[in-house]
Amino acid sequence: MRPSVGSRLGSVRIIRSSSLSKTAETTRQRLSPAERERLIVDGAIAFFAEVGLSGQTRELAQRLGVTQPLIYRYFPTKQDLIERVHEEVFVGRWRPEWTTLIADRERSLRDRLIAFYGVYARDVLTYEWIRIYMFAGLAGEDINRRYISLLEDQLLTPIACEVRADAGAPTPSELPITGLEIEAAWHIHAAVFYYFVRKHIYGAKTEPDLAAFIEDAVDRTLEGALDVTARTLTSS
Amino acid sequence: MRPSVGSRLGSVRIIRSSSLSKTAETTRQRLSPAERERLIVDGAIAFFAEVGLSGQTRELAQRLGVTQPLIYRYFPTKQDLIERVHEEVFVGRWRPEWTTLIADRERSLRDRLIAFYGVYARDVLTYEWIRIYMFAGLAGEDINRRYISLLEDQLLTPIACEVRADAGAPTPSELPITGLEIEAAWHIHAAVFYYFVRKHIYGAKTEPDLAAFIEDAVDRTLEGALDVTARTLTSS
DNA sequence: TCAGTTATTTATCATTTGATAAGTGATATT
DNA sequence: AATATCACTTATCAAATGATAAATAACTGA
Repeated sequence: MRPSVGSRLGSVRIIRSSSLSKTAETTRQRLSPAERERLIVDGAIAFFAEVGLSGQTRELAQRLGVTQPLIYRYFPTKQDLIERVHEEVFVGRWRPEWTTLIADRERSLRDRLIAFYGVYARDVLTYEWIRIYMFAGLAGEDINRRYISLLEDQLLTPIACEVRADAGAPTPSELPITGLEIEAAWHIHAAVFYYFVRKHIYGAKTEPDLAAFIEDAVDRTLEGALDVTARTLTSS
Repeated sequence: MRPSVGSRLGSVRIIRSSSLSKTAETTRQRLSPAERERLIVDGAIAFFAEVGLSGQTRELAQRLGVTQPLIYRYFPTKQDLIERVHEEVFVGRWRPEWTTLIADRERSLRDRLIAFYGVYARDVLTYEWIRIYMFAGLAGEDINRRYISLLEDQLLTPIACEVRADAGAPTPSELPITGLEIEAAWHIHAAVFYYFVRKHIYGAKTEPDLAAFIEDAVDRTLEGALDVTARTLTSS
């Protein structure tokens, strides 16, 4: 429709008016494949997080300051690029030592949960992660179900065990962890997760003091969970 | 690509093989505009909830068993149809009497919250609502922020007031409700909301006993919130 | 039963969009 | 300085997709 803004005169590219300071880029940028791939992947993460997986390759290319076919030199199809984005965003963000942290009875459970959710919020629940995660869920990808399995195994079940121990309830080997106890562990998780949904997906104002929010959320859940667990599972 | 499944012979439409029992519909269905519009809107709600707002009008038409241009007789543009879907799904689901229910001190706060979330889960947090709500949020629509304002005014602030009263803390007129107290009210909301996100967006297994889940969630939040409120705000 | 109205369909247009092929020029090597 | 390599661009295709115009057939009223 409108003529391409970044028009060309010979090999002189007039940079889009959106890049404020720079006036004109005189030559085409020729980078090493590794560098260019890095730029494309990073740009794709930011782009797809913002507009969703149905975002167009032309618009992505424009944001990257390259032409659209160049993307296809690095990724044969758009789907390949999306899969790479998923890999980059989801694989390896979970740290196995977090499971160890939860089980560390040297510290109070309250301390452990506050420490964990502080780090988890900072390292996992970023703008890119939470949006791409939600887009993937709505698209029916199995990433989310797999991630939930990981959480239940590595985080929620361990938390439920610690709550049991703190409440003086039977050990999991005596009485298996119930679905409702997993839901109790989800309760603290949901609070933190939903805080970032409101912030990064709805663009709503949230409590600015994240640390205070996490502390309160842990306190509320923990006291509540201990009470409920003690009431329903303790014989005394 | 593949030839249209619902092929035509004169005016005889062979019904898609997906409709199991009926074998063939011999004539074109001519409905009153009101009826047809109803069918289109309902179909669009189900369709866009499933595939998102970028779903194609041709596929919607196919699911409706009509041709794609017919949709344009009822809605001038796809955007108009989407806006109608938003209206139908979001407008009027909130019941003003819910605010009254929360403030009804004839009943225990626990009872009120359990009753409210039972109804809210049934009437609001449906498959269609929660998915279209999330799609809208990701698309940057302001529906979500407006809905959050509604919730904070009509639900969360009233809940925070009731928690104050139960905890024996100062009244809101003596000491305004703080951001962290609103977050405490979000805490129970987040638990129920996230339960349905897991169910309807991730397609994950959730605790089958919804009533028990809500009861436990209310108990945990309430006991926790009362403790935290009492500790931070009560002078005694 | 015939004619008029209009709900619905067929045919088609104009963009958009993922993808490809051919050409261009920046850099490295000799 | 000439040459080869290959990162990058221009030009373009084919299918998908929102939208429109004209034709068709189901219902209504006389």
